[in-house]
Amino acid sequence: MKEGPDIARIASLVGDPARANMLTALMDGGALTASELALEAGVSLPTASSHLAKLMDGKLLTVASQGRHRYYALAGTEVANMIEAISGVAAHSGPRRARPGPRDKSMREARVCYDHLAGDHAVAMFDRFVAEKIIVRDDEEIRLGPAGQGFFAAIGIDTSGLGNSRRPMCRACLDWSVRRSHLAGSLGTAILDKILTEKWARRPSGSRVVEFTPPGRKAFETLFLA
Amino acid sequence: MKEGPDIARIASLVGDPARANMLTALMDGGALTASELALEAGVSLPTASSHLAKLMDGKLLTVASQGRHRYYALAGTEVANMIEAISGVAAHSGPRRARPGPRDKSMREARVCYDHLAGDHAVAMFDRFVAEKIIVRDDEEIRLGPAGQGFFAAIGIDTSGLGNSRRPMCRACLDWSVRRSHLAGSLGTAILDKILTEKWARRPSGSRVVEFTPPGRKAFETLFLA
DNA sequence: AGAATGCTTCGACTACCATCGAACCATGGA
DNA sequence: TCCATGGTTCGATGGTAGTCGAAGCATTCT
Repeated sequence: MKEGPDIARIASLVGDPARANMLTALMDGGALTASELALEAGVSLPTASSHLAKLMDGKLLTVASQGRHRYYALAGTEVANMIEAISGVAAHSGPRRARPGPRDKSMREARVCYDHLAGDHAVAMFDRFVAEKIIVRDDEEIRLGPAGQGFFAAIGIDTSGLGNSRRPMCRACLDWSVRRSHLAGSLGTAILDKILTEKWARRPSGSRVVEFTPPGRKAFETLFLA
Repeated sequence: MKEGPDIARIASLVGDPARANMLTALMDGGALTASELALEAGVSLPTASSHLAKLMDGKLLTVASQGRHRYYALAGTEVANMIEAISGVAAHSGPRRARPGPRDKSMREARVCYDHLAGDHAVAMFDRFVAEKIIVRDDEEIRLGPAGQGFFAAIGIDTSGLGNSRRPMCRACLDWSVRRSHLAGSLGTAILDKILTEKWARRPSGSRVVEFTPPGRKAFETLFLA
């Protein structure tokens, strides 16, 4: 009667509604903070924290501390595969409700990641910065490249003023919709500020979405993606 | 926040130790009575009955009344597949039982996964099929490869007769002991049937273990692993 | 340094559910 | 018809786990 791995332990972790909501929210391979997951699960922050600790204990999640945020993500494809298998059974058991929601799409395109831009646009911008040696990756660290200071000065961002704090100017941040890096740090913040003060985009309140205006998108593309 | 199928409901069904024991006891594809399952799960008959009702309600089990006995069995391959997936995660997370007892060892070598072969032998066979292009992986789907039809015809398995149902002929199933795929689907079932009808192996009753006879192992190896 | 934000820990409360004994149905055999 | 056996239902009990408010760390921004 006791044979094989302890499947009840794992299944009961997934078996709580709050935890199940958290896990499904992470099924896109992205990483979310504890607060975001609390909101997603519809529970208070303490409750969410308790659940997250349990999921960590069961090795279903990994966590990455970035500043005062803690980004939780699925521990691996095997976990995702399991959730998928459970969903398959659940779809047969109960009525599934479908809701495509336009919100997801615009989230992937451009959104705020705490204090900088994330999503497709941000990743594309980062790639171009690296290609043009505006910034350079050096091992795990990234720095302003030879072409950097001039480039940002030309668009009104004074990079010399960004380096004096203890906060790093450039930092790589993992994007959850695309699974690649984008630019964080004080320079990332400065760029987002630029986008918003120039009114190239606006932020619908209560959401992370960044909505570009048509001319704003054009300006952004010629400036950062040309 | 509530979207998609109700995965928590299904997972919580598996999340109870008694129910989990029942389900694993049925993983060999057989059918057991309520009393047998009560014994297997280590609970009283009333308790077992209550659990069985819940599993039925969740459509994880089917029941067949024969006389005054009621035979319970897994509802289908999808349920078996889910249990395997959970086992895979649990094997990495769990307290890794101290030493892999003798029973575990033969389980890892060859066992039944609902209706097809699993374990080291099955994974090795799958690898060889892929190497020889007997089957091909295409994205996430797998299909019969160019060398497939001829190969199976030569050993007395008519693949043309396997594709007409709604059930896929080839499906990858993740092995929990090894971390790799093995072959499921109606072709997987046909191969297991072949092994058993040829008496290359026998199945000790009340267990998922598949015990190869010495000549049977040799036949299996020359045929499938050569 | 001080304030603010993100997150975790602690303690108390509550609700749910697994559990079993006893009684209750159903089938099969004398 | 009367028992015997396999299962289910009922009622009461107990343990466990989810829940949140308040307080405690940690980090960052001013």
